[in-house]
Amino acid sequence: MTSAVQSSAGGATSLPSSASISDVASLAGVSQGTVSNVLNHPERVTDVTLDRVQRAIQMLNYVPNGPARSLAVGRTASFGLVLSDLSNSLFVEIASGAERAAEEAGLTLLLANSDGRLDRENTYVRLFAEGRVAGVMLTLNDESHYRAIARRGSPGGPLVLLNYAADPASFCSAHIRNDVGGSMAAEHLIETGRRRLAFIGGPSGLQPVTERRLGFHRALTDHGLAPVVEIDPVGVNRSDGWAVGLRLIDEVKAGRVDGIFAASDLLAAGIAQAFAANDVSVPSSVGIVGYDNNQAAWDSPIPITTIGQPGDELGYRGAQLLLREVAEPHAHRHEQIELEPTLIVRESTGAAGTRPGVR
Amino acid sequence: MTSAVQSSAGGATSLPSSASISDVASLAGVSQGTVSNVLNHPERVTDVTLDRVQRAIQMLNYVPNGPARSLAVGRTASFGLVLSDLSNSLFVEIASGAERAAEEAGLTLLLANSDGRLDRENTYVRLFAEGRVAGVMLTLNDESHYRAIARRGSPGGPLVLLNYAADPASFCSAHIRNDVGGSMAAEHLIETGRRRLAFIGGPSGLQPVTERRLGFHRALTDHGLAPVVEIDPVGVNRSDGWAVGLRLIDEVKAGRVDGIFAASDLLAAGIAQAFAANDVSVPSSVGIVGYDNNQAAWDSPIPITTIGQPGDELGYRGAQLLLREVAEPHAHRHEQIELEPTLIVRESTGAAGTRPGVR
DNA sequence: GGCCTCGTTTGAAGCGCTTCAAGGTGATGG
DNA sequence: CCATCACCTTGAAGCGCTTCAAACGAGGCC
Repeated sequence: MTSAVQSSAGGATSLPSSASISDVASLAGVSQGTVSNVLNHPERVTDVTLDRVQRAIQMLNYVPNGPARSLAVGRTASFGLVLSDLSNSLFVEIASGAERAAEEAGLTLLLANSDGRLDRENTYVRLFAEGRVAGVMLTLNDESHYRAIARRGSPGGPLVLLNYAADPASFCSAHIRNDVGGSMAAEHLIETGRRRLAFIGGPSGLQPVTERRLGFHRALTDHGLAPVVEIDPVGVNRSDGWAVGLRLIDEVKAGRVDGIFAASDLLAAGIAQAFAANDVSVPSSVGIVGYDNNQAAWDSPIPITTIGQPGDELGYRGAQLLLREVAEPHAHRHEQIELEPTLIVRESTGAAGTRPGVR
Repeated sequence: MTSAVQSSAGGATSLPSSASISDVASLAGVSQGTVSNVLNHPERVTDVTLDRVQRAIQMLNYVPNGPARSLAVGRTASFGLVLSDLSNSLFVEIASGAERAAEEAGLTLLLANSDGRLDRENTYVRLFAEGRVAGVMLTLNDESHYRAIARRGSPGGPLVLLNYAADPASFCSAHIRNDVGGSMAAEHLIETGRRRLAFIGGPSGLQPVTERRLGFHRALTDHGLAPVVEIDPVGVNRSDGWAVGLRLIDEVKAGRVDGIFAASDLLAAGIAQAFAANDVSVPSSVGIVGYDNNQAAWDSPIPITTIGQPGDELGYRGAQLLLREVAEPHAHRHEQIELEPTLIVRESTGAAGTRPGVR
């Protein structure tokens, strides 16, 4: 926790750095327009001029003034992505997919973290819009936030909503069908012989959880079943799962519950851990399915069967949507892309041993 | 994988959105200057004028043009942070710490992901610089990249290096003492009775790993010991760990190795998993210490003792460094902040059972 | 040798905003 | 009743860049 202090003199430090294009121009003995051409249309310029100008640029450590350029041009070559939760790997995957799309299109991607807070979602969407980025993508999972955003409308440039099924009258959006994931989980538990199933959800208002529950119910109904237990913990983290697990021990031991679908892997991992600590054996007495294909599901003492979400593809397709809307701003028809999740079977529902290094 | 398509007409969609401050001014029947005052110095404006202007702003869905503003003002109210690896929780923590500092200072934080690639580090540092952000922070862990950046020097505004001990002649930087972490690991293994210790590193060129090795060696030397085995896997992931674990099984069974320090938690978790699958008992036959306090260490079947890094604080202090340099651009003396890691004892070295929900 | 053409360079306009000196207005005090 | 003052508002300059019509030169051709 100490700090060493030293002088800054002499290093490769920032020069005055206030050089403008006209400084470069006069140093190189050409006009501003020519310097601009060197920067943006080098093919229009003689080799010797090019050389002279570039030397001047070096000499002055000239950094073009982006705002001035954007002002003159009227747009920028980047777009923004506002993420709800950087600690959730789904969003990181979304970012990486979006980044791939951006790179392919020759754009750069600016990220911001809203931490799921509406005020910050607004701040950053607005900040990006004011920065005149080509467009903005926003991940969303709360219905009330959606309503707030929808009421406000699009902030200048195009806005694409990710991870939320938005009304195509208002926005392009891309999301992963959570109801399908829910019914996948149910079908899998039923297929592996379970009949007395529990649903562990989360705080209300989270669209994804609502949809997962819906799909789960639907699948059960199709089989003439109904959930035996439903619990909505206050959070969707490991400790919430641990608490839920403790509550379920008796039910499982008494044979009243033999399958559990938890709406997040952390939840599922917590439940599994509570069971392990209390002599409830997984998967023989009870099967567990999580959601998200987080590392947590993988790393759990008993690797947990889970529903994987194609986050990377979500980001990629979402970015494409945005790019298309940017390209054809007029007469654009908003689209709603739906992606499907995948069932990933592991030991918590009775799969043969899985091994690390294989995903 | 279907897409529903609908019209965009009628929703709360983007209006022409090309309204400028003068449109607002003429609609409200005031001058541009007044509109600008409404935006930036509302206290200078009569309530009735304020109201009239705000109404006009609403009506036109006016979004101030950021580039124009930055151009006029000469700076922006945000700064940039280029992260090497969004999937590593350390960097996410750094981001959140930096964000806290930004919020306190009334600035916004723009993120970008370099993915550890030098070209992207350069692209984004330059992009931020051109955007005339107040300053840029860059996480770095490769010496050759540092050399490239140092050669180029600072790109206009201040540049602070994170997670790398930079020469204070050139840059401010903040990092966490990896050598201290390495010796902590060694000391802990020795304290818990181990003497035949192995070091598992990683690809060369990674400054953090180099330093961890250094500290580890130093501590051993202090105790008159030397590492029994040193392995440098090609990567630092779980599968690399699994492979290393397999290689070590015989050594451990033969009693030639009784303590392992792995330079990453993923590595350690892989090793532990390989041991578990092959009847090598942890911690009784061998103790394992990881690094990073990742979720992986926590979630491992046998929770792994690890070295925690104060990533949040690193981001926070780094941002403060940057803010200070922004405030006093002249006669600024670069600082190098050093933070210390923490030993977190878990079962892999013999701690009593730990429980989820408690971190 | 004069004229036309083509490729290069110039110079000024203008992007949308902030700022600030100068102008207006109403209230206050003598 | 007029001078003074405080407070609002105006209008124009200027931030650094791109763009584009116009100027310029250097060949090439008749």
